[in-house]
Amino acid sequence: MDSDTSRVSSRPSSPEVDDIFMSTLKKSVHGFSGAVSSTQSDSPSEIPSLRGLSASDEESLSLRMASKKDRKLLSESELQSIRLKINSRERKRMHDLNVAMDGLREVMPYAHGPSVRKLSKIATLLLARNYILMLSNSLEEMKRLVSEIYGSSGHHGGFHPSACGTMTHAGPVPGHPAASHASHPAVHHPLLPPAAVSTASLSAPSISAVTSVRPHHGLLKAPAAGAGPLGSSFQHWGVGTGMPCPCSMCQVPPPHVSSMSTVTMPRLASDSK
DNA sequence: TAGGCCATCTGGTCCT
DNA sequence: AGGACCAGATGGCCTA
Repeated sequence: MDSDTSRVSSRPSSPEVDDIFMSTLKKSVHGFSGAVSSTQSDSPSEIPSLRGLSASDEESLSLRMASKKDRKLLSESELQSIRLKINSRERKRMHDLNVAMDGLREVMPYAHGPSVRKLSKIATLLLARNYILMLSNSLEEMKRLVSEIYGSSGHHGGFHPSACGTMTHAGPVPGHPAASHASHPAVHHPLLPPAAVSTASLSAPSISAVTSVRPHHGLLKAPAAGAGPLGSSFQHWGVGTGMPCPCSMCQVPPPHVSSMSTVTMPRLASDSK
């Protein structure tokens, strides 16, 4: 048997090696504890005690823990290989999940860079949700404006598309988050649920989820302190004019769209304190 | 040192 | 039967 130190080390560069220890040890432990509950009982204090087991003891324990099917096989090495196989699949699954999560982070309107800590998984999901809601809201508002402009005998109704740049309201191309980092993010507040923005109070709990997501981890190292990762202004700016956009989207906060309450992210909200 | 986040293992359940 | 998915447990790393 090897020492415990090799087993204790976490996130090994080559997990497969550790699997051999883990599978062997935990298998015995699980077998010993039986299927009493779903919780594992392989506390650190228990594992060493099993190290003294003889080969025959271990085998008998393995037999007890083996599934109905495994009992037919009875082979320690076979059980181990199966366990390794399952572990490997699970690792791959989680790895794929993380890859997808990274892909999601890349398209999020969030400052990417070496000095910015990577969004946590939960923050990424919450941010993505808000972003989607915001884009949906913007799209709806845009549709409304279009119908308002072109549906009322050509009257602009006080709007100046030239200043706004009609297409500038289309928002950033989802695949190009960098665009949203520019002076014209084209998003009112990509990090906030539209409703939260509509209140314009920033008192919505959601604000904490986006502007203060793990602030203690240095997410907000950008100069735009207090304004969220995107910068100090989420208002539209007239292309080429340098003037604030006069459009209704910038003047009148978008209505509807259920807000994300604190309930959906209690920890993040409380984290913002 | 505590708390947050994460990777990994593992057993159970569901689906094909 | 095998694989995917899920949730609980565990332990390491990092930051305030």
